[in-house]
Amino acid sequence: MTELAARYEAGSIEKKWYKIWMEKDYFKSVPDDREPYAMVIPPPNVTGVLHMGHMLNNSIQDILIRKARLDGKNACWVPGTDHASIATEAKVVKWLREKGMTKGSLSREEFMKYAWEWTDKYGGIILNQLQKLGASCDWSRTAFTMDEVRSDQVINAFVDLYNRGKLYRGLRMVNWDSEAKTVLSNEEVLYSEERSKLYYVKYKVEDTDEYITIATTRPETILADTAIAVHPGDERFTRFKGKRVRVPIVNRSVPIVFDEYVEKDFGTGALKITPAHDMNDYEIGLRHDLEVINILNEDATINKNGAQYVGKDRFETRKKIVIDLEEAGQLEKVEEYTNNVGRSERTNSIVEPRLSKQWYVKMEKLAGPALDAVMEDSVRFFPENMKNTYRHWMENIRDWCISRQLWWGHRIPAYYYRDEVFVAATREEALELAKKKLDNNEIVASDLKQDEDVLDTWFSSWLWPFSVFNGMRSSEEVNYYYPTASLVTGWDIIFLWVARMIMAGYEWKGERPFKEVYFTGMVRDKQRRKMSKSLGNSPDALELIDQFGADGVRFGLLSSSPAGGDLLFDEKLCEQGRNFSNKMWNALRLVKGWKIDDSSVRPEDVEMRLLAIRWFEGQFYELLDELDADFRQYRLSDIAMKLYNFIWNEFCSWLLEMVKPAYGDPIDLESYKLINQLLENLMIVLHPFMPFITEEIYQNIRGREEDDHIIIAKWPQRKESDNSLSEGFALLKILVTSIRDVRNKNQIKQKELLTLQFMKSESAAMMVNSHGLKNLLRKMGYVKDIELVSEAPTVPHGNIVAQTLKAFVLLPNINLEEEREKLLADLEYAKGFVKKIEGKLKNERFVNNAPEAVVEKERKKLNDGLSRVAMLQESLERLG
RNA sequence: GGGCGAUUAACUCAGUUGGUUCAGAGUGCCACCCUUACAAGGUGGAAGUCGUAGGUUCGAGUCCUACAUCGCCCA
Repeated sequence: MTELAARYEAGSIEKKWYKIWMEKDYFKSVPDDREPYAMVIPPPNVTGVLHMGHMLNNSIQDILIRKARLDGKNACWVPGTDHASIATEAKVVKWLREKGMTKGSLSREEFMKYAWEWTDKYGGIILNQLQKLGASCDWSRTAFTMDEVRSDQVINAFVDLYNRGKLYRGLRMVNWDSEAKTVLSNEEVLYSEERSKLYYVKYKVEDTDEYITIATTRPETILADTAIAVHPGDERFTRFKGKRVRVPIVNRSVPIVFDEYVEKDFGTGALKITPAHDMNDYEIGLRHDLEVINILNEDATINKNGAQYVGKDRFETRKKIVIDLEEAGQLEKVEEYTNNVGRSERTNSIVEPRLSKQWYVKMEKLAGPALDAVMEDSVRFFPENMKNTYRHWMENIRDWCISRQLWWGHRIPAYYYRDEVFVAATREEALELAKKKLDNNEIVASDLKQDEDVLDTWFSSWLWPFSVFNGMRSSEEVNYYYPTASLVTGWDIIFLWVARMIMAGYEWKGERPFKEVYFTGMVRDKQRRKMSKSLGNSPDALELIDQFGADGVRFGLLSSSPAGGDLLFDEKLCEQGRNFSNKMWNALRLVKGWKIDDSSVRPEDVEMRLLAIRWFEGQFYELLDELDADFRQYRLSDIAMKLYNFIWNEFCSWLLEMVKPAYGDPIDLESYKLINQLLENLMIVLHPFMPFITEEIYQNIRGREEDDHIIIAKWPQRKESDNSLSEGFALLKILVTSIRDVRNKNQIKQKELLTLQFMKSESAAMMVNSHGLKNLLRKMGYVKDIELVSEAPTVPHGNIVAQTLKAFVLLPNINLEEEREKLLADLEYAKGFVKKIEGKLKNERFVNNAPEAVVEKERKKLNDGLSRVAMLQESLERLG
């Protein structure tokens, strides 16, 4: 027995192998003449720490890249992080505050210095954590969206788009975070039901004694009203056509407009219109050519247009204005109301619609080829139904607002000189453009004012599949690695990221960025809640790895994570993975413990072993075929479970038990070698899922050359195999299980030797004539004699009906009740089966229309079923 | 309001081209067992009217329609 611990200890072994793999540069990829398999990591936020979602996502990527490596491809997985403008800036601001500084007290340059300091110090923790998970990224390629190479390409992309007329600056209603003082994308606004109040306010109709009452949840915006709108078909208001009303408080005269948008049944049927502070009102304003009055500053205090409320906060103003309206007698009533309020994902402050000049990407032209690519499967989606979602979004695409009012990020390369804008990678180039355009050589660099805003972080990540290869500037690597093979990401960023990468791919490379996209589900807790920091329902990723090993966690995550389907995480899954490791470890211990000695083994044992091994090989090759198909379809959890079952049941419980020599006895060399080879192959196919333990076992199976590691082994190839054995072994397994059941039911020890009798039949002959099968049955069933008989025994016995084989297990005594129950249950099942098939065969249309092969099969099934019924009945009758 | 998806064992999910003893797996549960690789284990077992109602078909868990319930995305 070699010195192997009885329990598998993941921790130290995982550390050991990761270090060796790194030292050997196995993760590193350089272009060569092999087929490339490239993958780019969905860059986690530089502020990120490893959570369950990352673990799932990156385990999957690691599986794919390790499989590609085993397939002999040039596997290249590029890691990196993105700079996450808003999130990082928020962290930096907080950090500065702890140091007693405010963003406002710093210049932009000073702030950026601190931001980089923060990033260098705290950023990128997550990449180290990924190593613990076993991620086999080419770390020498680690990229950051704000490093020099990437930044250069981002700026280039902006300039390029501008020059091609695909960028514009537009006045748009945007989601404004008044705390972070930045624009938010729709995706960064979280909506939820909140309790608020609905205020009914009376507007006096000019030249009449009448009032029109409107309902609003935001009375402070009355200051910015420039119209009242009603539905054109609403008879209550037709008499006001052409009239104007007076806005309360500010006493402004504004028109009454008629617009289909107004819902007659909502509130009072009349709507106040505030184009500067509401998305829909803005649209109505455009249609009716209304004045736009903005009353808010960047920080959501009231600006100079806000009469006596100037300088006050928006919510303070709301309170004050309600009092003032009441005093003026213009507040009719106040109702409790629940509405959908949008808050900033980052600051939680209520999002303010705000008119602002922003940079936009014109999306319509970009979307065309990107939509086609997915619809025609140039870029294949897994699961396929994501295509529908994608199409829906692409067909209704809106222009992309890419400016953000932040400092941390790529500063927009647009330079202003009076009313003109010049877009160029550098100030100097912009200056040249300005001089030329304005025909004025007097302009100097400092006359140009660079745009204060930075670009949306996604504007860097959409270039990722080629920017990591410096693909916009150089073609050397991109020609080899691009398009990448697969992309693994969550479906929640299909629009934010995936769609845009496809667009960028066609825009700049004229080619898809990846061939296949695998969308993972979300990791949720057992109550189906999304795992999140705020809920505190997410286990600590690193602690899990400590507890169950990275292999165990990876297996746990993968074993129950169908494509696109959510994963309901349960620690039990990881425990199962850990136990699986231990099981394999002990299989290794068993095999390693065998002594080899060809001189003292019995030939019939060798024959028996070789037969079992031949059978197992056949099963293994069939498994390989299934795995191939599953990999092509990204059915990774199926693969994980198939390997689990195959190794645990077929290999450990059946094969090893079949070939295992008696305690202290040696094994023959040939069987030993073949079994080791099988174990080795099993480790190779499992390696992508559980990289560490498979390497450890691989190394322990036999001595290895210096550079022989499983990570770079060859995926096993299918060979010719003997399928004729599967029938006999299937029957063997049923017989063994049935014998064990008979023992269980009659309290007979598993190892007490019994006599088995077969009623003469074809299948009985098959079992008995093969020495190998017969000996295996003896060994596995602890059977001393196997006899062929033509009549049931008269001594106590248990009845077995296996397929069409009838057998008797001779017993010292028998529990007749149990026996009868079991036979009755079996009989009932068999009868039901027969009835169903008889029904089919009696149906002439079936017999006439179904393919002959199908009918033939049914006939065979019927015959088998009938003989089973007969055998069971006979046994029952004998019981009396 | 528009769209997508789901409903199979106590739980979580497979079920690929409609046809094999097809009704499966894992977990959990029950019984027995510290048997010489493994109690992080072994052996055996019980457990489902495939959401409901129709339809197509020789044949439906699988295809179609409607309904119910739930979930998600977009507006």
